[in-house]
Amino acid sequence: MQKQSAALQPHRRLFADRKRNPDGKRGAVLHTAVRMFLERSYGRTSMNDVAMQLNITKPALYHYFRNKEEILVEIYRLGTDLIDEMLDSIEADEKPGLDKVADFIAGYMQIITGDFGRAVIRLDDGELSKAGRKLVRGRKREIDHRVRALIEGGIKDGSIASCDAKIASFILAGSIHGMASWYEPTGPMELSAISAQYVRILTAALANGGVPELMQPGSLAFKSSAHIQG
Amino acid sequence: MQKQSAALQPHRRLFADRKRNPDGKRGAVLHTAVRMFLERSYGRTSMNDVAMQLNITKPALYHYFRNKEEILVEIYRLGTDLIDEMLDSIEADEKPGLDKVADFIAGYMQIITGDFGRAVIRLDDGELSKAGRKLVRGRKREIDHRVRALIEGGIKDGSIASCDAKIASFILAGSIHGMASWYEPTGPMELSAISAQYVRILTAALANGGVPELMQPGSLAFKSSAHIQG
DNA sequence: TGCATATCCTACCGGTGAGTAAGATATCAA
DNA sequence: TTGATATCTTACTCACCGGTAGGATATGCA
Repeated sequence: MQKQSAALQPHRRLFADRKRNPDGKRGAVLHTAVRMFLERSYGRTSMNDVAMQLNITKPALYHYFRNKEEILVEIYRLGTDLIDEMLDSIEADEKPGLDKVADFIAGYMQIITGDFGRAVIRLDDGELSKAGRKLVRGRKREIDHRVRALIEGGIKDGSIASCDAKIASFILAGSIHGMASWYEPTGPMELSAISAQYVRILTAALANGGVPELMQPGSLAFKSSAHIQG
Repeated sequence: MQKQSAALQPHRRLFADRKRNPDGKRGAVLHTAVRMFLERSYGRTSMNDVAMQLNITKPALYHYFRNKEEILVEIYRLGTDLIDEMLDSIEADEKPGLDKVADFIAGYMQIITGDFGRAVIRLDDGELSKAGRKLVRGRKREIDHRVRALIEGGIKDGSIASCDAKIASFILAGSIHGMASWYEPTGPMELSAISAQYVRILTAALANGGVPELMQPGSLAFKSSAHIQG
């Protein structure tokens, strides 16, 4: 019944004996948990599920983590660290804003196709306690601000067309986040190919020059469906 | 403690007496439930919560719905109906593909800022049974295909630059879906203003003419962080 | 070799949530 | 007025989940 992901086997084997290896085993729990959280969601994955996947019992988990939330927070921490590092490296570069944005798109997609990066996007931080939520949302907000700053830099140096940087960053992040839901490493399309398309289309959206006139949304009068949209 | 949304009051009042009104009351349950599901998630909203919000008891809910899932499926159905209607109307139009896409962006944003439209995007269909999931995902997939066809039409008629329509539709949908998470009707920005920005930036992304050369993602060698991305 | 401690288990608690049993009462059409 | 039925309640079942009590056993350093 239980799907046995091949990638999870090595972590399972780590718990085969009682060799002392606190850090390694803690990491194995994290890797296993993030996979299961992504597949079944945090809420629908019980501590028992995680333990069984690792061939141990639930109380053994509590030897490595104080509670379930600590696992989730740690996952968020690792994921946001990856994004932070990438942004550090991009910000340190000396190039036009639009090129930095292009680098960001490619780098962000790379991170988000990994387990911990994807977790930052996909897992529901509403499951966290008030404290945990505050921490995680703070880190997310910081990332968002840095992306926005990237775009603002591009507008200043003229490589990006004048626009609302907040909106532009939402469009940028939103379209990439979407990919975290449908992308599968085993799928037919190479990540690099997808990435190239994203970079091309999204930089076209922001690039200065060739910006069309403000388009009219058209005169479509959508049926109100008032009985629903109350 | 419990936040008492003003918009939920009328539904509460519907249950003040025992006047016979099966359809109206059923609708009131749906409106209340979708609001609560959006705020706290489906999984963290109990049938008791919904009942209390309506000033009735849990078993009374089972007079209107067979189980919790039926409520969620019904919400999805209403939401996808709205999107389907909009697509019907756009497809019936006679205009270039790019203009249809512009109409779609504006119309989709309008729908998605409403409760049932937002529910289609935000609620986790992983909470559904296999049957329910199949139904809901089928409708979502159909919508996705129609959006893709819109873009393909634009490529054929020359208004949209040649690109992978699948990728383009993901970018389109993804960026708009993102808005469903952060947009608030009471926020500082008018929906029409946000919508205009989205239309402008996203049509620029797709429009034929002024398409820049294929951009290089840059030579950024992202630190592997292999200990995490295992 | 001994001892601190890392590792892991069985058995349990308190709480919660979906859903039901069984029946009381109100409404409204005939 | 009356009876079918819509409406709604109290009291309950059953399963699961996060977390703990308390102890057993293995490991590896001194």
